[in-house]
Amino acid sequence: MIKSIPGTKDILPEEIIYWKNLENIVHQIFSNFNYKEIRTPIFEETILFSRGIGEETDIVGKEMYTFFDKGNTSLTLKPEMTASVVRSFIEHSLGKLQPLNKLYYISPMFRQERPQAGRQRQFHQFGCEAIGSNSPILDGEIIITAYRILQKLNLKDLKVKINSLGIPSARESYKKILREYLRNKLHLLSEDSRKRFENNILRIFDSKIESDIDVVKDAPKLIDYIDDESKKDFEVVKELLTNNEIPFEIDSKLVRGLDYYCKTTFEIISGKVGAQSALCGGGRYDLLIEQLGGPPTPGVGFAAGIERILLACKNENSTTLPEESIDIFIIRIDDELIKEVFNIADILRRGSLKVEIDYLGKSVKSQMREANKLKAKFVLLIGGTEYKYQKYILKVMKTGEQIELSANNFLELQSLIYQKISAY
RNA sequence: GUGAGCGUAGCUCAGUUGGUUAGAGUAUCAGGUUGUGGCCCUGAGGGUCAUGGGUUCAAAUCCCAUCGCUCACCCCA
Repeated sequence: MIKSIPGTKDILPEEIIYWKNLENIVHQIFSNFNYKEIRTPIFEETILFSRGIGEETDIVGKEMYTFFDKGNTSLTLKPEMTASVVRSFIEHSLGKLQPLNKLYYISPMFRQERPQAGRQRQFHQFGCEAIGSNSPILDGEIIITAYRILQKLNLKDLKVKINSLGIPSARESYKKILREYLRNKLHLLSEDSRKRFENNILRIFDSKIESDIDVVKDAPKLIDYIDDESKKDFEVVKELLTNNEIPFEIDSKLVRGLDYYCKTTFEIISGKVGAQSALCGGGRYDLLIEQLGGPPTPGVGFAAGIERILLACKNENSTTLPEESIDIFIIRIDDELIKEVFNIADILRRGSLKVEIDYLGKSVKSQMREANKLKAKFVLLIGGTEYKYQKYILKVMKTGEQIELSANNFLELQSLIYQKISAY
């Protein structure tokens, strides 16, 4: 049996309703905040991501789906969206059309990792990028949009964590301070963290190893060493969240993995999705656009994992969607009438009713059972003898009541049916 | 890349110290008196017991290998 690639999943009809529900909410909330949807290709030149996300990151270092096309260009399936949006922003000079572009997206992403709960190789994110303003109001706004979406999905077990990384120069001087602090404690750290000491010292804070956590517990905090502007902006973000009733906590250990972040970073986690608890993460990236060859332009954005969110919804039992049903099931008593049945169905369907018929030549009993299973609101019965005299029976499934209709043609039948069913 | 656990019907799972033709629930299909649903009843189809090898008179059951899946680590959404 040919199976789907590990880490990829089919989204079957019974789950699609939950996806659509989420997508509708995403479109709605972003529309409320006047964000415009953007769609970019599923693959890009590899250099976009290696330059944008950072050569040293795990995403670029070991997780990208990279291949060569026939022109021998290195291409990569997008592992995240920010670099693509920024590329598009630069390519189409969006910054010249208007100073601020508020963009959002829903899209598949690809990372080659070992799958586990809440982690796939093809997964889906929605998110936004607000490009063109350094106002911390936007930092707050995107956190609020994310939170409102999760709220609308009825998720309860949520935690918003925020931090500020400061501007790069402030962060660099903090790194020195941290390095000094840890230097004589190196022997207490795990092997991985000793590696991080060399490569990316901030990530020691991410460690889940108890001895590591112990070592950094009393280390100097980044938040105490950031520049004044970042501090001021951070205060604005906090105030905005408080004013708009978003509960949050400051997590000085929150260091996002991608190179381009500065100032505000945030994450929303759920206690209901297993080990991969981050539903959503993002922050500010004021240097990225210039770094990718665009005009110096500040930006801020986030990405949210749809599979993780749906998993949280499922585990919290937060979503109750209306049962699917159909309007009319047309039953034929004589199998010969299939063409007439199809014809009537078509007329009703053109009138926007959801109509189903039998294609398998089932008995009347079986057709009734099928109608019941599909939760048909009405059944239209077409019999051999009555049909000759243009008589039809409309059955109201809920009550069992049967109404006899008499019509000279299908159009007349249609209007009769509309009359009758609108009464219910 | 590392570690652990699990593979029996479409799905969820029983299957005794190894012992006849591998079961249940659910789902599917059909029937339950002329042409009418739900509840109920009856019946049917559906299995290379993941695959390959080994031990044994005898293997779903014990052993080995392979494959697949799941969870966790790393990292991230």
